[in-house]
Amino acid sequence: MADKFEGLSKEKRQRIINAGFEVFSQNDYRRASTDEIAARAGISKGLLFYYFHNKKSLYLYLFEYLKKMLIKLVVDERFMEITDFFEILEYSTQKKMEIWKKHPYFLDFAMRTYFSEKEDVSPFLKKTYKELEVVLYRQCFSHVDTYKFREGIDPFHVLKLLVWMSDGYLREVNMQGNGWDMEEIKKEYDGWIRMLRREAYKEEYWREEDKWESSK
Amino acid sequence: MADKFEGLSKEKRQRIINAGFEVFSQNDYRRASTDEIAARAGISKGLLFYYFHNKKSLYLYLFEYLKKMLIKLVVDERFMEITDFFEILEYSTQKKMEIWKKHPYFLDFAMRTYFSEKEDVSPFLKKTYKELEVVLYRQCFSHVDTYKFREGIDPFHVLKLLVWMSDGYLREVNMQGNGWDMEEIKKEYDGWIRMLRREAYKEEYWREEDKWESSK
DNA sequence: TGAAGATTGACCGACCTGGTCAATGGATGC
DNA sequence: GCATCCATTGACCAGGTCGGTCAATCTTCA
Repeated sequence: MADKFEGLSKEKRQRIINAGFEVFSQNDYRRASTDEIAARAGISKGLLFYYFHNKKSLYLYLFEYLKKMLIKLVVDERFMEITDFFEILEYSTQKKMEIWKKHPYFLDFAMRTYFSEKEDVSPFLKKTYKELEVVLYRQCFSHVDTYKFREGIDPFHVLKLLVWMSDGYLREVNMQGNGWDMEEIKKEYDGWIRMLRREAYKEEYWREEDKWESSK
Repeated sequence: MADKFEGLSKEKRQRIINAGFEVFSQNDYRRASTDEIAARAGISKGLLFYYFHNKKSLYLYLFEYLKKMLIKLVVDERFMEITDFFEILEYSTQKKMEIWKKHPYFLDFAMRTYFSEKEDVSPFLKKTYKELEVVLYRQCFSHVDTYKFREGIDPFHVLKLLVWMSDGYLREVNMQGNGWDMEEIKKEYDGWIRMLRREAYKEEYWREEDKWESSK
């Protein structure tokens, strides 16, 4: 399909892809203009259509790209080895952050695809997401050490809080730009995670530093 | 200005206002179309321009409306009386939620106005926000009981976590539609807040039920 | 020098935009 | 029945933007 496009230099390909993600992440499909994409990529509109025959195929290309990247970057072999609940979360938050740094518009784009309706392109997206969800959630948390949790603590609830927190955390990091006190925010976040771990786990599964810190 | 508009029935006025917030919250100013607003309000475009002479004044009307509502709904007399940090947060989260329920597009609209750039309407917004921020933050947290916090705990950090959490929480609630297990999510959220309170406050300022729960 | 591919941007017709306005409807008072 | 007044409509306008095209140029390299 986009064979011409694949032959490009990595840098140029990346520029175009980023421009696409940027514009499609900020407007819905209908209102995201190819003019703008071409401009932000620093190429002429003609060239954009030389690579992708039309808007729709450009969009679907980006969507496929996103899908591949997410699976490749998040669910790697290391990921599947981790059995500790908090380590999985920590690992995936870190991964998520790397992705965000490298592709700032990925997550917004993904959100928009997820909630798109009545667009030329929506039905295809809906179907794909159903499949993806299963892979990313069910399978990943199937081999978690649930015995470490205290009685009465539901890992699913803990997960939800962590998702809330990491969303907010990531947004904060993202706002600061390439931030001056990024390190501090990270430390802060880690502190809260340690607290949560102490709260949710039986004492024998706390980390060494947590025990020390808590008994001061 | 919009004197004709003020004479309308409450129901109709509300319909138009909601339509405006909806469309302006989903697209940036330039791309939000008056056609769509009129359609969603169930009136003709001509009538919309009969009430508001042009797009800009409609937009600014909505912005003023938002401002008044926020101040009226969030910063009431009760709010100013609270001195306990967690109570203030609880109160404002609850208020925020009420607003969200009543005006589902308020917050998105507000976010968009806050980040709008290079629009016909942006400079005015920027200025207004500077003023508003002072009122909503500085003044509100100036009379907080800081003595309740443990040594080494920075209330500002706690605040940040709470904002992260409540953002995620609110989004979750919002997603569920008029939700079936809204109550459960609320309970969950409250549980986490209690935990955080135990973590941040000196023991003598915990609530009764927290002490009991924690010493089980 | 020339052939092939990469790249441009002016250009097209279709559609959408904010905004207008003559025409209609319905209420009210006479 | 008629006249007045205002709310309301939607066809219409001129200007702009859209996805998409294409003849003309620029690059590359043999």
